[in-house]
Amino acid sequence: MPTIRDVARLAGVSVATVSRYLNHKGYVSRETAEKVEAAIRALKFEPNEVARGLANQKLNAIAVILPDITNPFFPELLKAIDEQAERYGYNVLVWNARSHASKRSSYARMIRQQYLDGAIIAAHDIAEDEIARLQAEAIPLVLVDRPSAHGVPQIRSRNREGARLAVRHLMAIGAEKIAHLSGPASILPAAERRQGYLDEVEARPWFAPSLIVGGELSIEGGMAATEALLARHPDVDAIFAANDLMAIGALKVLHRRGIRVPEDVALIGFDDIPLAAVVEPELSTVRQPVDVMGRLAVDLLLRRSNARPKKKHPAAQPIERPDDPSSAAGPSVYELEVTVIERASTLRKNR
Amino acid sequence: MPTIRDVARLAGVSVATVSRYLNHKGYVSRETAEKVEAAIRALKFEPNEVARGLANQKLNAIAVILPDITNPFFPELLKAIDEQAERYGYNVLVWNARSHASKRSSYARMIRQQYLDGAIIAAHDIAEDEIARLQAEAIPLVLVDRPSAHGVPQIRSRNREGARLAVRHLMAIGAEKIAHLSGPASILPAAERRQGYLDEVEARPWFAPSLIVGGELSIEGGMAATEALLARHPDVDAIFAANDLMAIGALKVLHRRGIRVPEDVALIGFDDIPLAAVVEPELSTVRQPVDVMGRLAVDLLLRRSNARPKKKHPAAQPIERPDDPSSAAGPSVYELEVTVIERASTLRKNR
DNA sequence: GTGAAAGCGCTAACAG
DNA sequence: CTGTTAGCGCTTTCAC
Repeated sequence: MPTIRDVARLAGVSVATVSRYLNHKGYVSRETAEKVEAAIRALKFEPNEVARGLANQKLNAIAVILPDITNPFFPELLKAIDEQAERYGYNVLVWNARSHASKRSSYARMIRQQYLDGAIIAAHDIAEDEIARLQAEAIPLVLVDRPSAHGVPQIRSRNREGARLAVRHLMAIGAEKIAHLSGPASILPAAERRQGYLDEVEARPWFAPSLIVGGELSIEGGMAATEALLARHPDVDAIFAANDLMAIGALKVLHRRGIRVPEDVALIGFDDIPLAAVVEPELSTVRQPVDVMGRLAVDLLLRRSNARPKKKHPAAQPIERPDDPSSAAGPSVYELEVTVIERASTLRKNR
Repeated sequence: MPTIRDVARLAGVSVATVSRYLNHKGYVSRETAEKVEAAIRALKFEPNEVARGLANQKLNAIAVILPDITNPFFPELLKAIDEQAERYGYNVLVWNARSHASKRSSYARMIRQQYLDGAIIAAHDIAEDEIARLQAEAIPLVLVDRPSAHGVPQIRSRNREGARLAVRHLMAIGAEKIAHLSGPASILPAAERRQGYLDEVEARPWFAPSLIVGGELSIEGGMAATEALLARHPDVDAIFAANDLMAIGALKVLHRRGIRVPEDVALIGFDDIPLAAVVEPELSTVRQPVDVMGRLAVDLLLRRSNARPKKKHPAAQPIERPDDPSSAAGPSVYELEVTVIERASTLRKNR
């Protein structure tokens, strides 16, 4: 493996010159640039990222901390993050919140030890104090879909508004008794969606608190919640689930019971994971712009850590601006728009 | 950030001694060990991984190259790999085959530049010559579910045998005309599954080559293939799909056409992705032991690169032995057993 | 047992 | 514009 030293020797210049050439820093005459170029090609020189990392105290890599990679929402997010990081020439380390954390050592420690540029945290199961510590150590951070007390930049969807849209959509197609399968109150997006549901239905004559049934944000959670719901309210004619996985669980239970969707019960979820378009009937849902969320997360993170997109890839699309680029420092919470996706599970059944 | 130097100074010893202590190499007297320990604690010293990487010419990290993280099979695999890597104290870099490759630079180059310990390749869309190059440069490699000419260690399932099991299962429940939705011939597992299907049905009186319909290994591919199949053979009573995604596509089309599963057409897939248990009816399938595949991949890779599980985690489960631990060097192909999972889509319909 | 010193490969003042 | 040189933080001979 040739080093910068070999290149310098062959080109008849100093290592400093080669380094300058490599990093487009400082001046290098046309003439010497060519000699260096030739030497690099001749030796098939490849700059060593680890050595650069040591010298620069940064490795051009970020960590992404996810709660559960097998939940279909996260691979989508990860993909978007990865593609954007790639544009900046950054590497992405994927950490599973549950297996890593506490176990090996704290995230802060791992990030420092490896000279990472920061972390994108999408895990709701990371304790607030762990975040506080990262924040305290001035480690660049961006939170996706999870809140934090300290002004850490956050990216999220308009969950409350989305929930309202979903409920209104159900009403628009004629639903007259709408239930909600809600996620754990400790998970902010779930709480917001629940609130959005309440905003729309609380004043209705048919509303009863027991129309809200809690459960895990998973298929199993949705199944259990639906069972409970049907026991209490066999006459619901529409369900708004806190996320698509729960909605799919509901679908399964309804199906088993011989309850037709959407004829007997209309159903809508939240997220628009790929699965939503796969189940039968296809699931209506509230779409989160996961690709935008991923891109934005990377942009915010790397902007904070002073990175710039590499000039090396002129083909790369221009980096999309965040929703609100007005203030230079940037707001600390980015709320992204959501949209209702109408599919078969809410095909209008009246009229 | 305190360095090893600070620790040495505080402990009144040399950096060499601290280093020895840290790595359990060479002798350190009980006495000095304690002084060093105290200093480390006092300073909250954390060894810098990048500096170690430079000095050791290795960073204790591996790359995992996947074709498409949004295909549900891969997050499962990634999870298993990640958990095992964690046990060794290794980091995992996730690379998307399509976005990275050729674009930035070759994998070989990226791996060398970053002092990675090797790569697990699960991407069928990486050209053979790219693998040859990695191999030529002596970069430790393990292939999952994809073949290679040069004796690179490979992990795969008994695809052919699994296909035979699937077909036999269909026959056992009374199927009398079984079709196959096959994946691209260029993807080895797909070709093997197709061959397994042929093994079982070729000699049957009802068999016709047109019962095999090719397509992409995706939901859309399965849908298209099923349409084509039904046009040619409206009377099939069972379908074996090359993977679960295709089977789910088939399910959708059958559903739309009002063809009941399993009453009119029985259906079985391959892989056992989580989705299989979610669709309605639940999908029978041939299960690949994805968790074993992931663990084994890491074991093989790190064994090759001379790593040992960290002693730091006595709690970690013992590393599972590969199927065939007989030869020290290890065979180059590990074929894992598969099993038929019977679910509703092949509930016996005769009798 | 322990320390001095020479790297690992690259960056960044600071002279010239 | 270019070269010298001192690091970045840790590992590893090789003496003592």
